[in-house]
Amino acid sequence: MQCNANDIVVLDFETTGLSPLQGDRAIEIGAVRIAGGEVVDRFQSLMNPGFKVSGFISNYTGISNAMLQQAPPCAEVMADFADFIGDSNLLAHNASFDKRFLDAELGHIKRRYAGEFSCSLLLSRRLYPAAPNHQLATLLKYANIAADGDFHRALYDSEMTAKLWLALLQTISERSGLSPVPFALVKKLAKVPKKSVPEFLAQW
DNA sequence: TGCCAGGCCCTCTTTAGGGCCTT
Repeated sequence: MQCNANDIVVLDFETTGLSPLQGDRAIEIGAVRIAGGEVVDRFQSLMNPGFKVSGFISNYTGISNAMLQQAPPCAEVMADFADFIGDSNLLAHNASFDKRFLDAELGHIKRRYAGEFSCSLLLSRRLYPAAPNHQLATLLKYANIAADGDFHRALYDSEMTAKLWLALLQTISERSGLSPVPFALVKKLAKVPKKSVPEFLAQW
């Protein structure tokens, strides 16, 4: 198990909707592996969920039914993705959403993962409390991170989440004096009451 | 065809409700 927060796999799903328990499936996975604070590997694939996606989803993601018809099935893509993530720790923006789909899709093919999730949304609420909101695009602007690609595509969103993550880790380093930042710290920080964050970082 | 969830977090709270965030 890796112990530093800058050795992590950042992932993002595009899906047919919000809930795998309601029958929604993944239609694209994108991920980047960060090691030593740099992106060292990437994974991206569309996947065919076996049914047509709604007009809303096509408009939201730019992923059409024609594109998905030519894509490999979810089972094939997710097996490759399970190999990609290995036992790495994992990160997503609003991780509870992506974790639900990762659990569901890997459950379909009886695969598991050993890593623990961290969440850039929970950390940004604690480290950037003055941001206008905590949507990914807004946080990138707030942190002065250039973003000129297509949001709501899995690889681009995972790349941007990785950049946001590194900025958040830099903020933690500046406020705590720690570098690299321990993974255990970010796990606990995500649950610290907002008003207790300065004290938490000073005392770690 | 149309519709759907759930965890976090705040407060006019905890015997609850509603906004935010993800697709």
